Amino acid sequence: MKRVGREFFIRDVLEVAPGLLGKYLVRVGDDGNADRYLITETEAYRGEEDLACHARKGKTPRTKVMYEKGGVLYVYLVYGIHWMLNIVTGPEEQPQAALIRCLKNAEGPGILTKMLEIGKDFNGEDLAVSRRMWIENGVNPVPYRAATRVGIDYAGETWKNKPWRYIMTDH
DNA sequence: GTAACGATCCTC
DNA sequence: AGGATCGTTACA
Repeated sequence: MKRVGREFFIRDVLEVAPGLLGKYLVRVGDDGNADRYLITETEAYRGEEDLACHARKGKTPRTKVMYEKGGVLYVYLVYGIHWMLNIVTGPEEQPQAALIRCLKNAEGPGILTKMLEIGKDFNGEDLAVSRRMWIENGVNPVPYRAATRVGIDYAGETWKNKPWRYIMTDH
């Protein structure tokens, strides 16, 4: 029951994304109750050179939060319907983020943000200091397998085949 | 100004 | 297998 601090998120996304597995995402609702959810699946998006990453076209009003220091949330809308929850990683000016794809008892990245009532207003939220959301240590390290990322066919052979999707194997 | 495009999910 | 649905981006 201890909040994960800044130093955890400042590292490379390829260490942070798998490192999030087995940790807990804590959400404090408007009623003050804290709910804890086990993180079971993540994906890594790494820098402007990664053609699957939103920052591939440089800094824009939408992606500028990815350039902040690790620990900040990047929340955006896909397909005009679903909000995606990402945690920015790495040092400042290095656009990386870990997508939270699945929590235990949730069924997908769009569903979990609806369940946790996460929307645009969480964009830019800092997990190192926020009072309504943070990460807590759980059972680490945890067994997992790597797979290719989802929904990024446009990224080209090199990048769409990267095994940057991390899935907990025993839950 | 206008048009095209999704890091998804649900219903045929 | 395909449609929903709208903010962001690119281009004129």
